[in-house]
Amino acid sequence: MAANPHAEHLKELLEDLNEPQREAVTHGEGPLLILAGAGSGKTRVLAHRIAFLIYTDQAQAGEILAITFTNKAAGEMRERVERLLGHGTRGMWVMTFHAACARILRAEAQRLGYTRQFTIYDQADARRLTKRSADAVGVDPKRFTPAAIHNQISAAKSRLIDAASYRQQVGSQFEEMIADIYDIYERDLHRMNAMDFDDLLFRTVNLLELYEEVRDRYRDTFRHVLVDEYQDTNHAQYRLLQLLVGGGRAPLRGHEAQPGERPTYAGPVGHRNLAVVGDDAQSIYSFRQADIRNILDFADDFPDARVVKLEQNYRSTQAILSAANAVIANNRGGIAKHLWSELGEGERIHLRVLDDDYAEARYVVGEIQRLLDEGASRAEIAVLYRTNALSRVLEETLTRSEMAYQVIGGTKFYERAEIKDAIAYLSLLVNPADVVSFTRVVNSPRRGIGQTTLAKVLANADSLGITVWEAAAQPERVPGLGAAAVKALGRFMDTMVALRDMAGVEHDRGEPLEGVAPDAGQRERAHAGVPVADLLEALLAQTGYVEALEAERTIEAQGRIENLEQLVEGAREFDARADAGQDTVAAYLQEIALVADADTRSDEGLVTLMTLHNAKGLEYPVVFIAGCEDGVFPHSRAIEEGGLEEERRLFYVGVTRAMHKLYLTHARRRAVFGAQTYGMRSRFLEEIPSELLDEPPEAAFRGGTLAGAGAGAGAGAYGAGLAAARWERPPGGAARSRAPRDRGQAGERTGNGAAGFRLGEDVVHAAFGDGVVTGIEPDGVIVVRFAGDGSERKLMAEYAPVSRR
DNA sequence: ATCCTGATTTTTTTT
DNA sequence: AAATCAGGAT
Repeated sequence: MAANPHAEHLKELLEDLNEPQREAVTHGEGPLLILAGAGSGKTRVLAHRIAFLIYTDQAQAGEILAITFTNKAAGEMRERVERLLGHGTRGMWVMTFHAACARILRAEAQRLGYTRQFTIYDQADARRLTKRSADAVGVDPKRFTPAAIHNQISAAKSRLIDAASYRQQVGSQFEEMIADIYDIYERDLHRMNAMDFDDLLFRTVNLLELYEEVRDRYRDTFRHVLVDEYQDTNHAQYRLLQLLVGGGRAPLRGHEAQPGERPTYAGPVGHRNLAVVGDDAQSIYSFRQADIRNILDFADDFPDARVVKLEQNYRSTQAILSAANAVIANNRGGIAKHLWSELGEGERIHLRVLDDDYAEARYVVGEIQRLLDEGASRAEIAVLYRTNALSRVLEETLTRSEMAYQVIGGTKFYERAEIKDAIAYLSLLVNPADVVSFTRVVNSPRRGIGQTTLAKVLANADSLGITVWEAAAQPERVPGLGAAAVKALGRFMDTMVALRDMAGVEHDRGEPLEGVAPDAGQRERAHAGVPVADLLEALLAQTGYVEALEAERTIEAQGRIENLEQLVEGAREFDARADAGQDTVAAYLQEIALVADADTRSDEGLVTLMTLHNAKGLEYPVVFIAGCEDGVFPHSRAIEEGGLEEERRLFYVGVTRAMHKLYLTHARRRAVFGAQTYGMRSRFLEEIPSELLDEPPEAAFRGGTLAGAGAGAGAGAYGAGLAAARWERPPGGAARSRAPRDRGQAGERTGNGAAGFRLGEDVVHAAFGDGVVTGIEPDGVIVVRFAGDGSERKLMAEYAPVSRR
């Protein structure tokens, strides 16, 4: 090592690591398990380890596969490594499991009977397809929702149980039904040349099991494999890693090999250079089939594995750590860790009870305001909650007090209808068998192709074994279609063909069905690839999509057009960084399919709101956890279904996000599904030793604390705000006396002139921001156009959180 | 085929 | 409270 030209760098690299960290970083070949407590610097260790491997010539950049849990984490990891190396990381694979699999499958898809343009279906698409399959089986959609059914199928797939194996082990009528649907679902997916998220993993495993030379190639390519958040890997991911590094074990714990099941590769032939990092106490994704045993049993899988424990925490004060330790101690099992910190005791944890969800939000916002006045910055503050639904009231309150915030996760840009439509068009151009996309766009905008026509086309395609595209391209051949339908379809397909030619996409001939085509498709498709942005623009124009929106002449439609412009803009950025000659459209589609947290900008100067799950891996000087009530957190379903330990781990994750200040709040009364519910404080609060808590006697707190806080305008809007609108309106009548729906009253209000709003008046809405009244309708409804997103909405003046500005 | 209205559902958490 | 869905009217 002394002769290493990077000796200086190396020294520097190892300098400020503690002993176990250094041991993990400098571990040479062979399996390595890093048990990293919260805040113990695991990401840092991973990044340093990668840099170490390169500096010591144990690996080239292109020989490293580093798996992270989210795209965001991947980006950060790459950045860190680049900073350590002082140069780029060309050729290094730093990405999620799903992205890595998609990349491998693009190159090898032909072997599995797919074309390389296969479509990736997101959750919503997959559910749609599930619904179709369930309908085909004749399932009562009332009793079994597509979501529930798809969950079953997804669970099976992530345990590498295919439709045939599933059928062999059915043990109930319900499972038999699922087996029927699973069959059809799989058949259709394959016919459509599409994969769902689970397939990306499952098919990659298939590929590596089926083709030794492929497996060897990737095994040679990736000399070192590193995995972050190992405690949240599922069985398919576990298996994939075994295949990539060699080594391994029985197919699935507690799952007996079925007759006909593929033999498991078990030879200790690979390099076994697998380094995993995780914390069993932070395993919070079992609902996604994550199997905590993967980390618990790592040392059994690799008896010679080196195990390193990171227990010094560099993030939080001792008070916060003690609370976290005390809570997690209520879980049984797990690997013992003793987190400790040198940062001192710190202040106690603030625990507050509020009357209702609005009071809770006002407390949180007021406290944030106070901290800001003391010199904190918005970017240092995060508000966490169990479910996305809890963000609404917080958002309303933040908006009302004019405080800049961002929400991570939640409703995403790519889930908006107009965006999904545009994407579906692209997808159909690339993949003519994509029925889900075809169904979505064929009559959007309206062109007189309704359900009946669609059903006939689909049935025709099905019976002839051709793609929807082919069936629709010859409408006169579809039996039972009227002249109007034939004409409409003809016009639609003319447009689509023209667009496809522009895209320069060749549709692979023949069905990508059944028979695995060993070395088919090595011919390179060398079309240059039109800029995706241009294609999108052309598509939106030629299909009449934008025109139809313009014709609506509503502000809402205008907003949609703006969203589409944003999409085109994003595509243009993609084009700018896309490799020349790449199959741009397919690459673009893949990127947006896998980058769900695309709008996860962590702009400076914003208070951050997100679910506890989304907070994993992050840290903030100030953390609020709202909604600490039984039923909310722990979630009622977790209580019912015995998921308490995982909820507790989630609480542990939340607590350990905090560096200096931690606030836990709960409300006595909260609106759930619009109805008021009363909950008890979370049981997890009771698990925190009281000497760590700062909990004022209840009487000390009153709702109006906020008066006078912050900028005058903000505070003013506040006072006049929701509390008043919601609880004080019926004079003398407390909220509890209000009937849920009182139409008579609503009628009377009309006389009030929609609660006093006038046309053209400037108003502010708690969630949507500034707007102007563009219409007054009977029954107290006002129409407001909002400046923020350009939308126009109808609001109940009485109930909506809207007031004059 | 499309539009409207009332009923029903939604809330875990995400690649 | 908001979104989706089904059924019925046009």
